[in-house]
Formats: sequence, C-alpha cells, structure tokens
Amino acid sequence: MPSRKLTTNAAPRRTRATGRVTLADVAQAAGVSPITVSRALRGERAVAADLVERVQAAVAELGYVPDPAARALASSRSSHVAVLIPKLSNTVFVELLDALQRSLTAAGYQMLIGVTQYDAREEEAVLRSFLAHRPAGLIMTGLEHSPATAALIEGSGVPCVHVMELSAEPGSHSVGFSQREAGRAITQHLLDSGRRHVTYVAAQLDPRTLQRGEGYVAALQAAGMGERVRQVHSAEPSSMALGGQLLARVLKEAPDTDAIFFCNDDLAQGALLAALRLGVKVPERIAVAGFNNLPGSDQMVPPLTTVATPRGEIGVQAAQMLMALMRGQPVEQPHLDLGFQIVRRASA
Amino acid sequence: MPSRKLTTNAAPRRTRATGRVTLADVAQAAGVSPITVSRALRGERAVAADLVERVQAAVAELGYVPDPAARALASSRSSHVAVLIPKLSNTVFVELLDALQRSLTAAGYQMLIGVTQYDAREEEAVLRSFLAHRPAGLIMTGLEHSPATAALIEGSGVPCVHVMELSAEPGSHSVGFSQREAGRAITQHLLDSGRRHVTYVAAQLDPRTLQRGEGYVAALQAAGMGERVRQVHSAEPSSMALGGQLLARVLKEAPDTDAIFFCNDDLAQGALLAALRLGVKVPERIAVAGFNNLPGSDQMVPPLTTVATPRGEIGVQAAQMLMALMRGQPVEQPHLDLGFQIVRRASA
DNA sequence: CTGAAAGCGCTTACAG
DNA sequence: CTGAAAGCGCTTACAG
Repeated sequence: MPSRKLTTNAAPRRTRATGRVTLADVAQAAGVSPITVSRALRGERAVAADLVERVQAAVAELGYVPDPAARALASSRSSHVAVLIPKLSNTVFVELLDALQRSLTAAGYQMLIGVTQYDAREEEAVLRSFLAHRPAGLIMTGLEHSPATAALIEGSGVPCVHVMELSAEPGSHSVGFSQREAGRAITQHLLDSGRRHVTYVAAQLDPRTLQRGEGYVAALQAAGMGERVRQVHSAEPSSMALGGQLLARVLKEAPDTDAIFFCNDDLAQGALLAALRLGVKVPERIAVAGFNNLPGSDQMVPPLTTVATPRGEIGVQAAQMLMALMRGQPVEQPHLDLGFQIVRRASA
Repeated sequence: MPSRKLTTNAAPRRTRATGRVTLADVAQAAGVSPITVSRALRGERAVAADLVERVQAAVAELGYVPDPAARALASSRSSHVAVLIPKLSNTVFVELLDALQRSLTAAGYQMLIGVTQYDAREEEAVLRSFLAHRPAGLIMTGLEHSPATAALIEGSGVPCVHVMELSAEPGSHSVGFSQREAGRAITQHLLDSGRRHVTYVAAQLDPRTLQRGEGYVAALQAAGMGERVRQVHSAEPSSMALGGQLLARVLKEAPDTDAIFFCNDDLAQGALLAALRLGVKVPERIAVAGFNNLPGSDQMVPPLTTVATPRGEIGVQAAQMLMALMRGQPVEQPHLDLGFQIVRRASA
C-alpha cells in the first residue's frame, strides 16, 4: 500500500517531532491505551496477560525505551539513587560504591555520587543539590550529620539507608558493623599475644575512627590497663607516607610501645615499609595491626594483621534494603550488622 | 490582610499541587513572564538587566530550584554527563573520576558512572542505557570501541571526549598522553642505566597496556636490541599479588633478565615486596620500573621508579573540553596531549 | 528585548 | 481490569 504514504489523514507512526519512539507509539502498535502500556511496563496493578504480551511485543518491535525525564516529571520521583561518601581516595568507599553500582544499575536505578570531603557543610550542600533531582533513594555514609542535613533528609521523604556504622534508632535504616567492637577486638588480639604497651594511631578523624578508638580504650580498660591508653591523632588525611611518619613519632615519643593499632591499613602499610627502612623489626620490636584489610596488606613484609570489613557486602545489602524501602515494602531488619573478621598475619 | 486567605479569587502563591516552588511562581513574584525567567536563569540571549535583577531577587526570596526533570523533558537534554570507565578497582580511573566529578558538579552537571569491566559488550549495553537518559555529554575511556558502540555515540549526537589515550582523528576529541611514547621513554631509561635484558610484564591487556608494550619494543629496536624483546602477558586483572607471581616467573624462566618494566605500579609494588621476601636485590640483581606513579610507590623499599601520568589533569581538561562542546563553543585543540613524567627513584 | 501557545513523554487520580 | 483527561515544570520555536 504505497498510496498510504500519500494519504494525508493516515495516522503517522510517530506522533512526535523528536523522532523518538514514545509510549503512545507502543500503545498504538499494541492496540491499547497509553495508560495500559504504562501499567504493563511497570508491572503495576493487574493488566490482562494477553495485553501485557501485546505490549511487550510492541516494545520489542519498536525498540521502545522509556524516557526517564518524563517519568520523573510525571511521577515526581526519578530513577536516581544519590550516594554520599566522604572521599574517593579511600579504597573502602570505592569498594562500597562498586557494590552499590552493580546492585543499583541491575535494578534499573542510576547512581549519583556525591563527595563530601569529610565536611558537614559540604555534605549539606551536596545533599541539597541532589534532592532537587528528586532521587528515589539515598545512601548516606555514617550516622552523624548536621541538624540541617538531618532535616533535609527527613523533610524530603526520600528513603534513606545509612552505611558503615550501625544505628539503633527506630525509624531509621542502617547497614554496617560495630566499629567500636571491631576496634576492641583487634586491640584484644594484641593484648592476647602478650603486648602490654599498645598505642592507637589515627588520622582523618571521622566518627568511625573515633569509635574504633573507643573500642581500643574499652579493651585496655577491661584488661585493667586503663592508665596505659595512648592515642596519637593526626588530622591529616590517611596515607602510607603519614603512616611511616607516625610510626617514627611513636618510636621516639613513646619508646616503650610494643604494639600499634592503626585506624586504617594504608597507615599500617606505610609504617611497615618505614620499619623496613629504619631496621625496626616487626613484630619482634613492635607489632603492627591495621584496619580494613585493604589490597596489598597481604603482600606486606611481614604480612599485615588487620580487621577485614565487609564493605562490598554492605553495598549489596544496603542496595537491597533501599530498594525494598523505595517499593514501599516493609524491611524486617532495619539495622543490619554484617560483622567483621580479625585477619591474623605475621605483623601482630 | 488575613481576609485575603478567605477570598476565593485571590491568586494563590503556589499554582501547583506539589507544593514545589516553580518557575511560574518566580515569574509572578518578579512580575515577568515565565519565559523571561527561564532566559534570565540560563543567561540566554539578552534580558534587560533590571529584569534579571528582579528575577534573581524572586528566586532568592522563594528559594526556587529548577526541576532537572522538567528541564530535561522540555529541552530533550539532561544535566547528566555519562562517564564510562573500565573498572573501579584501578586507582587511575578513580582519580580520573574524582577530577571529573569536581569540575562537572561545579558547573552544574551530574556525573553518571558506567563501569564496563573491560568488556566491549558491557560497554555497549551501559552506553545504550545511559543514552536513554539523554546525557548532555559523554566521557569515554580510550579510543577503541566496538562498531556498535561507535555508531551509538555518533548517532546520539551527544558531545563526547575520549580520555587517557590520544586520538588524531578529525572530528573526534581526546585528552590524554601518548601511552606508546611513555612506554618507550621508561624503557629507554632502563637502557640508559645500563640494563641489557629488559622484559615487559603486563596484565589486564587493554589497549593502553598494549601501546606501552609497543613503546617498549620501539625502544629496544632503536637500541639495536630488537631480538631481545621479551614480553610476559597475563590476562588476569592487575594486582600486587600478581606482580609478585610474575616476578618469580620471570626470574625462573628468563634468569638473564636484569630489568622489568611493569605495565602498572600495583604489579611493580607487588614485585618489589616479593623481591624483599625472596631476597632478590633491587636494583642490583634486577631493576624494576612501574607505570602511573600510584599512591605508595614512593614508599616502597626501594622506592619505585615509574612514569607519572596526569589522570587528574586529564579529568580537569576533559571536563573543560566537554563543557565547551556542550555549549556549542569551538574547541581550539581537539586532541590535548598532557604528557607524562619519568620519576627516577631507587628501584631502577 | 519580551511574550502567548504548544509541547516534551510520561503518570496520577478519577471513573467505570 | 481498562481508559479519557489533566497535569508534572520546564523550553522551543514563532511572533512582534
């Protein structure tokens, strides 16, 4: 029927000027109304099985892809999940992102990353700009936020899961592990192996670092060594080079120290390498323990004793929990403890 | 005037049911038309200075934030920039992302990250799904893409900048450095320091790794040592542990090797640590050079000689170039060579 | 330099 | 179980 092309009142296949295949095109091809297509596609309510099939066939034939912007505008909810992390230079958060990414995109969500630089003001600003995008969900690192940030989250009504730390607050949601308990456990390991002068060395003083320090203090106190608590804090960002410097400082300022618990593996790795350069025997002269079991810790000389933390699994589980919340499904366990593991290697 | 609240025909401040402050609200408050507000906000065309001021005052007073979804739907262009990288586990790409992130969000764009896992099929799938979001711009890692992927980019009409490698193709845009030349230069450094049996060890065989290998070959050939080319390739992902294994393999299978150029610092770092464990003297017995100057390379024992690559600057410059393209501005230098730097340390 | 009209491509109540 | 109407909040031509 080539004449059809010439017939002015023949219904055009593409209603719009953009050339884009729209939901209306699918509806026409399937012989149903646009609403039915919309419902069939989203699996909402009951649509007759045969109609669903016709719709799916039309979608496949036309290569229809829904327009996220139109969807977001009409439903006032986008397919974005905003994820706020402190820094991209910390491997722990990158691995968290990686896991979140996989889970979220597999479910059709887009991840929007916000980097707060460990700054409450920045966190608030980033969150505010993200909220304008009407995200379907929110992943926040940690539990501590400024009042303004908390109010923004609350007021937005956007489902939110806090990760890395564990909350107990009713109504909120979290996936993580007890940083305090992990700090206590690794300190206990040092004490169990006979160390008597254990120092806690920390950089980048975020809440989790401080919680690990609390665990350290608790372990010493439980062992009746409360007066031996010795913490070295640096406000600088964590790095291998800093770890080496802090080791040197501890050796000089507190030469009786026989073990160091570093708040992060990068510091501990740096300390191990510095010890090598300085000729300081590990673990004989001083035992070294880290935190997070980062890439490379198993390759150190000697291999680094540390705490393996489940950031990959945290990402997976947080994504699951958030998706349940976004669908309005109930969450049986709003605060999920994924635990940690002491990894005993040769350094301590 | 409390009676105003009771007057049925009093103009409501908020026209919509959502409670959201809209452009129409701003227009009303400023006493201009919505189009004028739209133009004033985007800095488009000439709007009388006093009107712009009135609009800005109204925006500030009402706390107006434009709706990205509405904007995207009306303009058929979102405020997203899609960034495709091979892996999140490679620090190089994380640092690239970090730089892109800062530049892009500062300019009001949202970064959408796609991870291709070094897989052409995955790259195509990710790109296809991103294109449905009608991104304003595109950042692609590398120059080599499947024909389907290339066609998708071309057909979408979305401005695209390729990063890490350097193209020469007219019409395309790239920011990076010559991987081949960098591979040549570090190999030359090894030759210059008297090494005569240099092996190239590579994992995760992506195009850039292969280009570095070409540079390695070129250097040997230029030195009249073309017959001494020896490359060890592993298809496994790059890691410190793998670096140690590959060092052992080279020492066993080609004991006359007096220098290794590793395609990435994580391999080289692992090799250095393995050498320490094995009692293999570096650089006396064997010189070790890496690539990328990753965090920790300066802390190794001995410190690692490597090639510093400008991924941060690549991110910054690529963002600049893309923003020019997105605004339709001309780009004076479509292929930007940011160079590299040989970092001489003790390992080679 | 400014505006009235139409439309972007969906979904949300409201009916039936 | 299905649909007609209205609307989400912007911008794009088209005028003047």
